[in-house]
Amino acid sequence: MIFGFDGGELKILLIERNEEPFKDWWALPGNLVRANESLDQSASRILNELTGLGDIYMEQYYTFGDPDRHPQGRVVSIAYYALLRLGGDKALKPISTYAKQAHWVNVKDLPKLAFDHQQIFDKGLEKIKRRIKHQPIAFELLPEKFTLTQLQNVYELILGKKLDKRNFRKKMLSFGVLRDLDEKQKGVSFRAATLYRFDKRKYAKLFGKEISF
Amino acid sequence: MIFGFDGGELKILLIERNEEPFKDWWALPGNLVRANESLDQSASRILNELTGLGDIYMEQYYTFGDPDRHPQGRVVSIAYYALLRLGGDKALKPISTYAKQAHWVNVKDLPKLAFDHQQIFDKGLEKIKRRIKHQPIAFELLPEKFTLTQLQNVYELILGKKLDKRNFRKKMLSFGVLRDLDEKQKGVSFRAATLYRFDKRKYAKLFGKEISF
DNA sequence: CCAAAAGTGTTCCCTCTACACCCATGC
DNA sequence: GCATGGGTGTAGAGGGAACACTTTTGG
Repeated sequence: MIFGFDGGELKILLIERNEEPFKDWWALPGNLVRANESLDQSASRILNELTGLGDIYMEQYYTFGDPDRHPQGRVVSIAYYALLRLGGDKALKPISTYAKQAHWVNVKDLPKLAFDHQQIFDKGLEKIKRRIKHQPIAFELLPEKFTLTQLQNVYELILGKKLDKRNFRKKMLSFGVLRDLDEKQKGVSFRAATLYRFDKRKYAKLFGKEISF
Repeated sequence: MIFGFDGGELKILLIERNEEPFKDWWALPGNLVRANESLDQSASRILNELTGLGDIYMEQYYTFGDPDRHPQGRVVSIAYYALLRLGGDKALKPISTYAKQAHWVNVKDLPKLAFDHQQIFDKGLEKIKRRIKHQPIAFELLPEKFTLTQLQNVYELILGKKLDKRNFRKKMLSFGVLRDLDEKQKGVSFRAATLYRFDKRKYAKLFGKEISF
């Protein structure tokens, strides 16, 4: 389950199936594990094949294996989610034989999904919601330099609710993991916002303590 | 990974292997998924075969599948944890051919474990720690009627730290999910404690809200 | 009467929440 | 000059943490 954020909307990568069962349906991308790779490696490889990207934040979140989830017999799916920034227009190649095309779809406009993929999506989103409160995964969705409003936007989209601007800023800055870049946004037709960068060093020190973003 | 609480110590069920590889080593119990059962069903069945018990709280927590975790080729293990109360002396039958015997072992005295089972244990315990703070899983380890001290004990053993008695009681009672049974502990050589029961109805109402035990 | 655990309140501090207005910029 | 989002402070309430003594019971 691959999430992308383009600065405005939260999207997920879906493929259109080219094979029975569920031919022409939309589905979450996935593939088989190869003989000599770990599960994490496999997930990274599959992501790379789809997007061309490497070094992306991923996390295994649940394994689905009901005997009747695939009409042709048991398929065990080990689900991962990945978070990445959509820089402008990443071309997505429709790869493998079983997919016609791949598309970024707004998570608010999900079509009907093949198999039990709706359930897999729901469970993943729930896990991400939980995690974003305690770990700095939001930064994985943002470019290196970002504004506080963009950061808040990510939180609001994932949590599915509005947050108070002043409280959000106060809290975020209080963790001391954001570095003010003394630099402003450009090309906007209103007051330019300050750009920040996530400081991994400082976060590492903080780590271990339970924090609540 | 099967946790049991006997009123005093937190224990885990280990088997002594009777087969290579890792013959005579201790290991977490496990078995193969059958053709027509779901993963959850499979976990329940395996638990039942080991302990004779049914209707036990279980939860899938992670899937391990490194190609070299088993010397004879890739084995994918879908790990679950189970929580149950040890009533006195449940006889544990050494079952299946690959185990000589099964024993309840204090989690503080874990022996060296076969394969990557130490890692599987660590990850599971970590998940339980996280979960016990937000969901009432501690009750699964206790008998129906229990004292607040016993409940606190479970929390302390799982979290691995001492808690303040007054604060703990205040908080627990404030959730309103414990019913005072107007009944006292018996057979103790000191002041008898009040017995409580977990009230699932009230918990169900509370559910959905994030709570922090 | 001694040992062992049960039971009980208050204070302080910190964090969360709610809330509204002026500022800078581009067009 | 207007529209758009950027940026800022404070007061009140609630929750978490620290802390010690009296009570009950069995032996």
